[in-house]
Amino acid sequence: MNRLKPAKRAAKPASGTVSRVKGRLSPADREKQIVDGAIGYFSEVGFSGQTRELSKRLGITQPLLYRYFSNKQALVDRVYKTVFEGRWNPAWVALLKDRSLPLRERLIEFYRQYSEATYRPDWIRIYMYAGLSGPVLNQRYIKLIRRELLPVYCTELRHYCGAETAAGPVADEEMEFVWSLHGGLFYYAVRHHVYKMRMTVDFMTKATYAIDNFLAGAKTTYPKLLAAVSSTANLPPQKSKGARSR
Amino acid sequence: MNRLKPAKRAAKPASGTVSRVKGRLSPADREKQIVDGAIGYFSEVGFSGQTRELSKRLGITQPLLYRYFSNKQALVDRVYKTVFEGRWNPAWVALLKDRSLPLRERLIEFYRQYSEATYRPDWIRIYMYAGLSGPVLNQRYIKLIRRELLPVYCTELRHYCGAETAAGPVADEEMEFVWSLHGGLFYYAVRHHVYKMRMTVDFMTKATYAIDNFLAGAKTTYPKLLAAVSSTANLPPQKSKGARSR
DNA sequence: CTCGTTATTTAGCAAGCGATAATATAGACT
DNA sequence: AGTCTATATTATCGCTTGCTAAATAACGAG
Repeated sequence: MNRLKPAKRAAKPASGTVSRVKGRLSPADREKQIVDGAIGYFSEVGFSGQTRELSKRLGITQPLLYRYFSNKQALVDRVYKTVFEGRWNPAWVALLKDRSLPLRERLIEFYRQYSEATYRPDWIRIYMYAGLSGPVLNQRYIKLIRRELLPVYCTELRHYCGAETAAGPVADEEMEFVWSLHGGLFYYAVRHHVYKMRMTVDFMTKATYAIDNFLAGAKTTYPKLLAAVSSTANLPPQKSKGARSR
Repeated sequence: MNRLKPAKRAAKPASGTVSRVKGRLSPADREKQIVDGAIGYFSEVGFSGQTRELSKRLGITQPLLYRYFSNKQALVDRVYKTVFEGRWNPAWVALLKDRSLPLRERLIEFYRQYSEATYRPDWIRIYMYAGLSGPVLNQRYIKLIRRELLPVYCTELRHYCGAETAAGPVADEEMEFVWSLHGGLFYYAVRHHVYKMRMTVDFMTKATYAIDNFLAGAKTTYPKLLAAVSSTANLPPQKSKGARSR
């Protein structure tokens, strides 16, 4: 019924008995158990979920939570940190840069790995809950993407389209162009894990078509975008030109 | 105190703006004021927002809410209904079907109108809050899109690609293909209104590039997809083939 | 002006929820 | 075993929150 971890204490191999773990846990194990449980619980009901209900799911009493986290917000912050900082893989940048593979194959492999890491119920739902309750964390994550991923993405796209003569810095319009693909795939995960739609086409099949379509179109569309951007880019130093959408 | 003829009840002289009227209101006006205020309030803080805070924003006392709505859930349901059922335009289907315009122009015009109606802070945020607290409403809305919009979308896309020989019913893969464009544009609104990102490229500029890229790619990709679908469609009656993505 | 209707407010309950202090007990060490 | 320390539980406080009943006051009709 209750499946608590065997929980060897601190740095001890302990004895072989595994079942029956009703007793005390080491602080490290208990803390991990609480965080893991909180990720599952809050991803389901949101961060307005109650500490009493969480503790019930964990099989512990509610005040015990406060021995490991000074208050509810501290636990919530820990959940954020664990989810958002624990699943980013720096190797993705290198993968996208690796020109020994065709760009198509790189993108397919990237989205295979990226979706495996982040297009999961807990990640997606906590990400949306976080965004709705305050934009700071999501902005930070998006800036990570914008800093690490998108410039590489765009540079490789320029190369793919034979448009390497383009000016150095990647323009906002280029990154927004790439967001169309990325957002379209992300939204698949939203429909799946937030709206809980039954998906009739599996993700990688969809992603492959989307990537193929994106690249096929980009061969002609991306150079046009680059031309349009470069023709208006160096006119006025005012970069507040095409600002808000509404 | 202020006006001589305050607002006759029932008959409704339509006092125009409802904002902050001090005296008694007719039930119809008060109810509208509450619903409008609730849309604004709940779209900001979510449906766990308190009725006391809402009433404070409305300039009324909290128990008054319960004269117009039997409980909080009834008010929430009313907010859902007002937002989701009040901004759908059946003319969009006709617009997409209108072959006197090039498909590109139809799509641009469609997204101009669609984004104007739904890519707004209250709509987007309430839509996400709704999805996280229970998928029923979002599933209903998505089924509306899937029933009304996507088949037309796909039919026009077949025509555009010169692939009208394709079998009658639109396949799931085709609709998922279109979702990539649609979701990519929707996610722009999520970044803007949920994550509150400062958007440096305005929506219609982005949408135009996305549509151009989508159509340019579709000329070659969509026929391939149709071929792949038709080759596997009539093999087994089991349609649970490419099911869940994970 | 008077009076009846009803929109609105005042006062308050009961359950829910985050958080704390006091108490109990499991488990390691001698 | 006996003891000591830290883990875990019991009991409870104070505030919040959805909701209700009774009192008040604004408006319209006669």
